Amino acid sequence: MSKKSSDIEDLYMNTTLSSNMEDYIETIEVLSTKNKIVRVKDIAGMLNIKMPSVTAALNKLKDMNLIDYEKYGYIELTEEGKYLAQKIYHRHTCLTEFFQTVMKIDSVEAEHVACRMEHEISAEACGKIHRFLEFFRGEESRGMEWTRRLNKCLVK
Amino acid sequence: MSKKSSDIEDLYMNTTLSSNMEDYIETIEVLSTKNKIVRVKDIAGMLNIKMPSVTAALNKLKDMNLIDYEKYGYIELTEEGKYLAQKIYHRHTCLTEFFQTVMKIDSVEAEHVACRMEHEISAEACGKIHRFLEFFRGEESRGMEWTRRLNKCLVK
DNA sequence: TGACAAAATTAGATGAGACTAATTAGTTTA
DNA sequence: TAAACTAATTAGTCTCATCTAATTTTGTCA
Repeated sequence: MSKKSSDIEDLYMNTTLSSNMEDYIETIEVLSTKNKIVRVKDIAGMLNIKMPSVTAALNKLKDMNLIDYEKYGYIELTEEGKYLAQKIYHRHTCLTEFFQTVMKIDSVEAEHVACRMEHEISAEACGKIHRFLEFFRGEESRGMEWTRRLNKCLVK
Repeated sequence: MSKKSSDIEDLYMNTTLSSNMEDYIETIEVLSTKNKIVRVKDIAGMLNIKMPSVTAALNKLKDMNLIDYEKYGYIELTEEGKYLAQKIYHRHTCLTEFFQTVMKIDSVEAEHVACRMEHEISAEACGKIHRFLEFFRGEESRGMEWTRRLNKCLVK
């Protein structure tokens, strides 16, 4: 089952983390670029769960060396954690844009679908979606007629 | 083949079942069209789990009135169960075909991705994918040039 | 600086969903 | 038809991810 993985596919390579742990990592990444200080409360808020669940998860992530974290202290991704977070976030972005740009699904729903898919989709599939998206953007920017017909068909 | 969008989206409407229960229902449906008699052993084999897990699930599905089932007896979907199974299976088929036909992902992997996505994707998204697939097939059968360019871009 | 509110943690419980080991029910077959 | 095999179920355990309630720590401000 050895796949020769292109750069694109490597970017979307699956990790061994559970969807849950991936969500935590991704959330920490997003919050840390937005807020500078990452709070348990904010992670809980963003994931719609309670703080004790976050504490439990943080301890696991620490054991996996994906975050630096001390009781009542700062929460920060390690290098490895940051690497994984970015992979996941790339998948997320790729999927969201695909659903918006190509499938003409509104941004809220696109986000929603991407959130649930990003942990399930394979590296290969995500790589192809990436290429499709690039292709489509090129065609659309060159005003290719079929993109207009597709749009009409999708938007109903 | 021309369906109103509402029909299409209804077809892919999300159920309240967990992914797991959806998998059981879908598996029972597939086995019952293939084998006539559905066995605990076969469900377990298809889902790659052990028989006791299946027994537990069957009892839950029975409580939800999705299957008729007696200890050591036959396993059959109820009308409601069959209805749900078909919805899920339609999502499955739609996704599989999309990944194969449009994304040019090989059938094994397409199946794999669809399996994991079918429980997560929304009715709207699946409806759009359905329409996209129809559109693409039409274009390809009419020998539209862009479909060939896309193919080259995806298959590389 | 000391009291209080907000944030975080611990302790303990719950619910899915899976497992192994042991048991029971059905089915062949000699 | 009794022995032996196969299929299915029960009983009990495990992990993951969540929760509430209670407690501890931190930070703020009068």
